[in-house]
Amino acid sequence: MAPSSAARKGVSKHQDDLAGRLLAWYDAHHRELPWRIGPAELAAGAMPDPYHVWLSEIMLQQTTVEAVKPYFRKFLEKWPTVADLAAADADDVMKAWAGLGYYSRARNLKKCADFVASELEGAFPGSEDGLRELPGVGAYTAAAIAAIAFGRRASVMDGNVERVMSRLFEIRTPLPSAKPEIRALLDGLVPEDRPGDFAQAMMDLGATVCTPKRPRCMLCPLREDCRAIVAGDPELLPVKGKKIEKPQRRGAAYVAVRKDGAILLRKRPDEGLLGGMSEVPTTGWTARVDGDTGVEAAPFAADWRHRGSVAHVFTHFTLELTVYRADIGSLATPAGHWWSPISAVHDEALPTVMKKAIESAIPGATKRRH
DNA sequence: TAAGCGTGGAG
DNA sequence: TCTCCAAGCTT
Repeated sequence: MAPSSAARKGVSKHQDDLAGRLLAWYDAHHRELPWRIGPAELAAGAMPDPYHVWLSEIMLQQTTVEAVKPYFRKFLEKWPTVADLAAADADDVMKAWAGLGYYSRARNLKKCADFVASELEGAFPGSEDGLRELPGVGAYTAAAIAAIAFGRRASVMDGNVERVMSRLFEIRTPLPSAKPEIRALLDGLVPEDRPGDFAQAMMDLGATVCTPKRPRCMLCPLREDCRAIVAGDPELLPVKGKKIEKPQRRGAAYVAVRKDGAILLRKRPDEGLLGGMSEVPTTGWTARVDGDTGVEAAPFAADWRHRGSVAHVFTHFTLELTVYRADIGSLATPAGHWWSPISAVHDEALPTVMKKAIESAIPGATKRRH
């Protein structure tokens, strides 16, 4: 048997009980997820594939479990190993990621796969420090992979954990200032045994019981220890910083349609908003600058017709895109552009805002064709 | 440290 | 409709 974590210096019996109660709850109430090895299988000696853990953790950054599931399955089907992903074409990876958002994750995913395959013989580092060096892997993700995939004792602190901890210890310091305080307390809770299950238990608890709104405190295995319950206002924790009002930006999108139904596309620069993704020609709307919204700003002369507008919300601004369509008889393909056959549009690396614009001009165009 | 970076679901 | 926010990272 592994020594009790209570034997660790400075760890009280009470804290050890707390981890034990959480793990017991996890054994009975954990979520079953495509990338997860459940506690029973883990106890029986099964080990997660680090590639699966890494892929899921990158996808789950600021993204809901339900949104990730189909993408995770698709990626594993297309690229079963990190070597397969390294061998893949970068544009194909962007296409497969399209719709999931935060596209720098996809670019870093490919960089990371290339590095692991070429420099590390396909084996992910097992230590937090080693993992932290990988592109797209920050403090949270390094700790999560170390704990979940390699059984290392690591303090895994994400939004769920911040919420659970701030309530458990009634921390009223606003986030993100409270992070060092939360981390210090978390360090004292992580057990020597089952650190991966402990991390996932904290996150499951935050996702299903200790929720942002209307927490189900009656179901919580830690309710006896929770200082926020005593204080009477768990729902008001954690305290968060001020929110900034989103500016409204405007621009125009131009959907050129060839006689055979093909659509004119181009690729966005690798850096910045929607970096590396494809788009229909647009005015130069960015995070800071409004674009033109009229037909006079079209990329080339054609019979442009106004087809409506689409609204889209980004992280830090909202966009209203005026959509024009022109049916093209004859046109020299502009440099850096290509005609995407109507049957292929579904599989292009089109972010959601671009699919909306295309749908506005050509209803059904971005749906799968047979 | 703060800003930039997507999308969709819940309440 | 609107606000919040979900397994954060990079610069």
